Amino acid sequence: MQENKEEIKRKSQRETTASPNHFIRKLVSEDLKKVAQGGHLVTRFPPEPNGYLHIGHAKSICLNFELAREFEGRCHMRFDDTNPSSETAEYVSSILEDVRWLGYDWGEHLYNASDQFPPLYDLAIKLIQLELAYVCDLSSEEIFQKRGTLTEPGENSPYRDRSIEENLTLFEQMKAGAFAPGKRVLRAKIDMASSILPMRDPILYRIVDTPHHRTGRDWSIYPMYDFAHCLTDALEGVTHSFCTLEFTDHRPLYDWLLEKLDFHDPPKQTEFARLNLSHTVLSKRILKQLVERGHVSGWDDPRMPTISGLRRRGYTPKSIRDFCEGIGVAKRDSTIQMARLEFSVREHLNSAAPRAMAVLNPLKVIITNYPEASVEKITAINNPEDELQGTREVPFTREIWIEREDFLENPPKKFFRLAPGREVRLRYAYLVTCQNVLKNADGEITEVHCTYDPETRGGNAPDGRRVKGTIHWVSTSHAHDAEIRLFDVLFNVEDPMTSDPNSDFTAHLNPGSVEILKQAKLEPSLMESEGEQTFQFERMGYFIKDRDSTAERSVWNRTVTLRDTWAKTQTKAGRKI
RNA sequence: UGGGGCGUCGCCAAAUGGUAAGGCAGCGGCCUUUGGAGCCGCCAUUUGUAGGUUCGAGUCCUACCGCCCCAGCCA
Repeated sequence: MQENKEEIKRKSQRETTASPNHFIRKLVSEDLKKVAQGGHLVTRFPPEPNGYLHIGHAKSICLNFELAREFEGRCHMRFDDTNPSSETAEYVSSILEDVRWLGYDWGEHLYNASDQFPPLYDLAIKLIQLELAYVCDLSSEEIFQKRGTLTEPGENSPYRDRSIEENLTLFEQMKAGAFAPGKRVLRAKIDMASSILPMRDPILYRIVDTPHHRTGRDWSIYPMYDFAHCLTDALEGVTHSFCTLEFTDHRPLYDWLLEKLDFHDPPKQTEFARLNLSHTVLSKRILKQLVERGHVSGWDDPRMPTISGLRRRGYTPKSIRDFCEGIGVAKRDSTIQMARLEFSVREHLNSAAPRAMAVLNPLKVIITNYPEASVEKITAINNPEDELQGTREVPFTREIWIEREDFLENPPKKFFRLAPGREVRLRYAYLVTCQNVLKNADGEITEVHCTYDPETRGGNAPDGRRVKGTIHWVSTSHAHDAEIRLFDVLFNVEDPMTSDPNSDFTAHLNPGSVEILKQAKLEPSLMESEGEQTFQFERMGYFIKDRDSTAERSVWNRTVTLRDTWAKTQTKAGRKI
């Protein structure tokens, strides 16, 4: 009974931590209360299809979809595809796949800003008729010059007071493709002296002659973000429009357009701080450069902070969702440490990942008193954290591979793995004692000879003697060769973009971000692995089979290491084994 | 030096004006057939600074300091 209470207390505490009542959740909750009846929440995730999604987008995806689920509303998936010159159908499909993989379903609510081009055009005409928009013939340089500066007001365009009729005709001609790109734009007539730059007669439509991935050549004019975003939000019936801090200055324009175009119950924009992660970069532009310049193998390189990269790395959707929920939502600029992301994936994988034994850097061990032809089936637990995952049989023989770092001829204090004369436990199998070491001409250890205690099958000594060290192993005659890729941070500084303003960010690229081991030995059960299953290789970390695997040879990516207090101790002692 | 946003522990992040939650990291210890996991304990006399109001201030007022964003026909 007492135990139960404590357990309940612990659980509720955990839940409280996992669901912080951040300011957006509170705001939604309050807003929904205000609307007398039927107040419901409609959010949206509105990416531009001009790159792959990264962990920063995941924060927004989780925010919008989780809030919708929590308040029994809905979340729209919408492509902000108003700029055909940088958008492609390939990006569209990668984005849909990533959002789906993260575990979210937009149901029927898949939209495109481009679907709204006709009504958007009509709304622009309405604005012209309201004398709140005009066609401007100034060149982009002239517009720039007349915009003023941060401290000085701008000046009115000489085309600002054209008649409604002239504006209508010109705008129609723009749409008809009568002018070259850059020749004319449609502008809102607001205030060239506004201290809010986006309010200085912002451009609403521009001429673009690149074909659009969805509408082809149907249009020669395209709406700008500021015009399209608020209106598509309103047209879709979105109630809450969450975006990052840099759009704060655009909110007056967002509200202005909605008000002038007479939308009732307009959507409300609220800004929150975007995610920054240490030791990497979360900018589509920079990520694209890493891909194009060949610093990584692609958008889904396991070192990339992209959703597809994390997926290939072995991260689970749940671990990413938990991460996003756990870091909170606020307005202050912040950078989450990579260790926090790693914590999330370890936490999930610890309970979910099946265990297996794999030797990354093999060293041969011969158990001299073990019968040569014998093959024993050793029972191993698949996941000590989850009984339901059951057990499996692992073949044990006279010759096995152990981890090279698990044997030391001259062990330091507190090293309780194998060493001359020392006894260790072979995980789930037997206690063995090192009797002898063989070396090659260079003095490298090539073979370790041990004897085993036949009375210790399973790993326990009948006489009750205690053995501190347990190491993992793989039978040499049953082992499968594999290539293993170990990853480290892509950049060796916390913030690659500002650590050294004088150098290119590529100067901070970590030359050791990937290490390839080609001699790894895997226990046979791993060969049956199919699909995206991340395993824990006991004592070594979490690993997932990469798509580069072939029928003959598998390739595995290390997702993350296990917490390693021994390594930490060694580092502190300034020693390396 | 125009406007906007923001300053609470190394990193995140809570706190109707009522006496600074929690997580990550770190550090000690227990336990352990993964040096994993788990468990226990420690880790902000103080909220950018300086004043003020108040019985009482992270919360209110004033001034100052610092960081971020805005001058794309990008989003």
